[in-house]
Amino acid sequence: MSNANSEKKWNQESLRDFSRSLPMALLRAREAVMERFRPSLRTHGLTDQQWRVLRALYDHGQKDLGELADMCCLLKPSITRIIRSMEKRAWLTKRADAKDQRRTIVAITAEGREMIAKVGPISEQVYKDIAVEFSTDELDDLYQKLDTLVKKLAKQ
Amino acid sequence: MSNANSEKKWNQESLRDFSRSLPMALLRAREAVMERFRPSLRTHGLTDQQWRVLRALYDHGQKDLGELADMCCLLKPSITRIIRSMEKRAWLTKRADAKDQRRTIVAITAEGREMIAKVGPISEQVYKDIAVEFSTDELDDLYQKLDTLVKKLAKQ
DNA sequence: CAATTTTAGTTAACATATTAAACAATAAAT
DNA sequence: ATTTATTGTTTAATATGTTAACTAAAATTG
Repeated sequence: MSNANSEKKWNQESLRDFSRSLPMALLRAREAVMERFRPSLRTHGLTDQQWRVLRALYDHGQKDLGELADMCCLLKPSITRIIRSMEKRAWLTKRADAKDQRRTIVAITAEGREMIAKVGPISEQVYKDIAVEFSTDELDDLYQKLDTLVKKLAKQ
Repeated sequence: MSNANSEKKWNQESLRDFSRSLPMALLRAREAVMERFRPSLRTHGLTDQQWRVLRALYDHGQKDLGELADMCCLLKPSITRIIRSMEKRAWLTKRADAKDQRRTIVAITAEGREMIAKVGPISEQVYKDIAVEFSTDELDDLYQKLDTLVKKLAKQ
């Protein structure tokens, strides 16, 4: 029984059960997944966000801050601070774009790639563990549905 | 063309493309969805987290802090502050559990229910908008898959 | 070409996330 | 019954999330 509230109103225009909240369902799923990945990140001194930035740069080599923020689901003020701390640890370098002085271009370093080389294999092992219970096919199907949702929401 | 990095290593134990990261796919989807819900929350002076707490209490009437934190995917230190700020705004009340003095029990107030009454219908309209592009059936299927994922990950 | 608008990034201020440590109340163990 | 361990919550410190205001460079406009 998800209704211990005697004054709850059930008129049609009210509100669905919290358990049927789409943002909540996505958050719960993400937290359940991240629970598997976080230990190795923390062991290596990485926050979730730093790992996202490192991976995006690993795939793309270099990017400007705006694109990087979009790819990593980070806001500009956040990425400013994150990049600053990652530069201090020599995982990446910063420079102004020669063609557009407003832009800051960030590139991964050898040290940054070393972190990927250390954590990446552990991360892939976690995917293998997950695939024991939740098959690769089911996973692919989930990716596809999430992707469709994002595309349809972005349209309007 | 997701590899502009000439030094990227492609050995099997390395790392999948960032675009195939499950945490990232879930985060992107959540952000795309929240983009639709946030405007009305902000208009009413609510943060995402405060809205989660309010909805959980609306469904369950009252809960102790620990359960509430679990239900809302919030950590204890976060919920401590969130509850404090929400109590100041009279959306809920706090009291010690008579049977176990360690526990804090939180209950929604009439003012809290008023917020639900104001924002709830807007929120339901957003679901209707989403259902135009992403059908209710597709949504149900997604809920089911996310639920299965969480259950299977929680098992071990 | 000068004034205006737009864009990319930063800073500031406050809210939340995260980890570790402290604290108090309860339960469990001699 | 006192000690010990456990549990629920809070505090502290640092990182990130969020909004608004600000700076500088680029694009636009008249």
